[in-house]
Amino acid sequence: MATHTAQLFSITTGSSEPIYRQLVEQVRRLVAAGQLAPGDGMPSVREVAQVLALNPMTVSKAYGLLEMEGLLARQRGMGMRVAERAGAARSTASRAELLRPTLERAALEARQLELDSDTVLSLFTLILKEQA
Amino acid sequence: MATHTAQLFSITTGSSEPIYRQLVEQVRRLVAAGQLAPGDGMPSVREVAQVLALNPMTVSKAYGLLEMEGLLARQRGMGMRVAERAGAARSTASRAELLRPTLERAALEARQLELDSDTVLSLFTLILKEQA
Amino acid sequence: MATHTAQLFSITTGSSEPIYRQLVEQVRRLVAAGQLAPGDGMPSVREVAQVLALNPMTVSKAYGLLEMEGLLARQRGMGMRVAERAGAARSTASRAELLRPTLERAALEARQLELDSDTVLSLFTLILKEQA
Amino acid sequence: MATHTAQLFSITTGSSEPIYRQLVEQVRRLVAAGQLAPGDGMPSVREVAQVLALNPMTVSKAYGLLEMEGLLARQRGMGMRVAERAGAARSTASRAELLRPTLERAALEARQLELDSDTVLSLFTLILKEQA
DNA sequence: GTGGTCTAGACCACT
DNA sequence: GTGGTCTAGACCACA
Repeated sequence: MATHTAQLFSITTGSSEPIYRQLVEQVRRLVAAGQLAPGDGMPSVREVAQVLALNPMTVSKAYGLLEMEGLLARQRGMGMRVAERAGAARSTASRAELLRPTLERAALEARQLELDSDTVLSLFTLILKEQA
Repeated sequence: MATHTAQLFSITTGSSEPIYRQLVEQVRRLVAAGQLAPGDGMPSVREVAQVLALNPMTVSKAYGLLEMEGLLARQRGMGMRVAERAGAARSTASRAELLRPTLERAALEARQLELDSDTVLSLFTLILKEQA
Repeated sequence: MATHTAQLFSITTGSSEPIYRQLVEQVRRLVAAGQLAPGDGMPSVREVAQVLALNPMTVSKAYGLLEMEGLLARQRGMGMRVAERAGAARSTASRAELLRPTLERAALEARQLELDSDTVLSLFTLILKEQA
Repeated sequence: MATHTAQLFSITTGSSEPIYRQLVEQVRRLVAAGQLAPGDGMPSVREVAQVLALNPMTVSKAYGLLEMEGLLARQRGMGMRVAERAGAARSTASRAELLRPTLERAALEARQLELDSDTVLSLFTLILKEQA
């Protein structure tokens, strides 16, 4: 099951977005969506590091930040779990707001590429289906 | 017109995306869209730096990379211009491809937030109209 | 009485000070003060673990270190007792020296907070009375 | 001046208190006391690391945490400075509260050592004078 | 087994 | 020059 959770992560090493931050943001989204529920055990630092071919310290940094944020809780010697006070899955509207910044960036790029809304929406629809 | 061009740029200092790369990618998009056509003069390093409140060296670095890439050409004593061989505005399909990575990222985040396509497309449509 | 002894301990799980070391140092102080006299029986590992909600191995580690140090002695099948050669209660001056490092740390912090001696001593006096 | 600031730090490598946390807490105290005022430049990571014989990453971790806390602000390429919104020097009473946890610990240890208040206060007074 | 801390050293982004 | 990120590898505390 821990292995399963580790598989949820998808990092892009080529991005300028630091790896540890990609991890932090993905955990935030998974918790917001309820895919990671309060009390769930997180995969170990070493396991995530191995699955994603990262240095354990990079994963540890992400976990540490999430702990400071109150989203994860440490169980001494027994790994991390999703904090009870992490809040249950949020409403659809609330989760949609978390997606807004990325969509705004996409809209900005579309405008700079002088692509009309129909073209952009068609392409986006296609991509959403591909991933489904 | 040079001033006008500088206004096309929109940088986010708080982002982890390096500023110089934000500039490079925006110029790429503006050239692909034809908003910057071969032969057009670019605003001076100093001007862009002042308008966007950046360090001139940051702007200079972006220009340097774009020159190496062949998109911009240096005219001694006369600033930079868009290179003749920069290629004319590309087709809509070609430009849409440049937008694909950003849309794929948005789709990934949407899936992690467990948002269905309809919700995401509605929000995106709204954002596209806001910016228009 | 064993139970009573376990109550003497006061550990802080949130501290960065390892739990086993908190235990070791408290036993050292209790022996120095004579509250634990040579020959006295120590509460069992299991009991301390239960009373303080700790993992028994943590308590066992502390006891092991104190045994190596010569402060505790193992009696096969009968738990641990304070070693005869643990030395009787020390003099006041000798015990005060054990407190010096903590007071020096407090003095350092006070200086960094730019608090004058009178303010610090007033607060400390207050705290000493509260605990009495 | 930067060098002078670095000299304000005093870390104990032998302690179980992590070095980066010792740094964080000292900066908090120095800011609370007004010895580090909003706008002041902090000594560079490398300088602190050299003066205290630490690894730069350790210092960097402390600075990073203080930035997240809002006490320090990064100036890209120009080092860190004390944040404007760090708040001016606090009142004496407010600063004294920051000292309370350490004094409470000292009082606990004193009680376990069965030292009476007079003895403890005498020793503390002595230590406060030594450091002055 | 778990996470935490630290070091040494590399490379990057920015001024 | 500044800080940021990452790796590799070591040792510690805890279960």
